[in-house]
Amino acid sequence: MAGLDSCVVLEPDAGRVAATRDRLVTPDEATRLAELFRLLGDPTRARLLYALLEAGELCVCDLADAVEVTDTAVSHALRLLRTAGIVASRRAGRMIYYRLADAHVRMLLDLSREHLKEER
Amino acid sequence: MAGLDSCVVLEPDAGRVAATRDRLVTPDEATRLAELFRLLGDPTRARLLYALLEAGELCVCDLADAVEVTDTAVSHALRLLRTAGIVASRRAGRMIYYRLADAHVRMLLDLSREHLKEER
DNA sequence: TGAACATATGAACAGCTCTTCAGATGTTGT
DNA sequence: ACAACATCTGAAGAGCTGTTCATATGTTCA
Repeated sequence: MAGLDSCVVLEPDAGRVAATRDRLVTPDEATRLAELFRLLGDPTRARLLYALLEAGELCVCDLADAVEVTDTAVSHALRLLRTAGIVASRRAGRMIYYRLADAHVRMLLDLSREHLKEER
Repeated sequence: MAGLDSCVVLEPDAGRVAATRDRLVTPDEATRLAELFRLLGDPTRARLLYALLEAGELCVCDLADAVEVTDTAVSHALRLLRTAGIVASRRAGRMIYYRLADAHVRMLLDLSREHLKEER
């Protein structure tokens, strides 16, 4: 597993350097990633997201029903997720419909389920 | 007793039922998934995990250096991650080497980086 | 065995987070 | 314009979390 350690004395190789820079996770990036995970790491928000993963699109009141918390709590939770670009919303009359923002979020939610299955 | 009402009229379709059960995320499962994400959702722990993703295997003191926190803080953080099955450890003399527990964790960390890149 | 080292553990405190409550904003139908 | 509805917002308190300090455990080498 010590793959990168071997390049010590060689002249610069643009391709390799770019690949390395691409692979390296800066402290700043890791912190932003933590922020992403932190938002998924709350039972209410996670249940909201998995409800959206299944249903595709739901309004606040349907989400509140599905997750069994108050409208207000759902609204607060969705604001955090929306601000972070994890969900997107669309107004239709007085309802506002929420959906997962992009394919990466869907993949993330799917993949993590796999992890849980393997663990047990 | 209201839970079974929907399967009253139709004959069972084993394939469809299995597929649906497989896709559905129970409240309990969502909560356990939240727990997983919560553990990734701390700057220190995230940086530890990405350090391990890059290096493969590191001892506590190297991790403390890499992430710039005290040995004690690292130890506390690693205990949480180890208990949750996110990292695994191996003793070698007085050092203890930590690594990511499985391929799913690695994929999860990789995939989330992709999400961050797209967002910007 | 004893000293030095690497890591683990427990208690405690500061800071953050989630929920709730009260009230505000925006929308529809009459 | 008004009432009913759906959602949002701000403030505040209870509870949780991460770090630190002090101490314990386990390992190596002399």
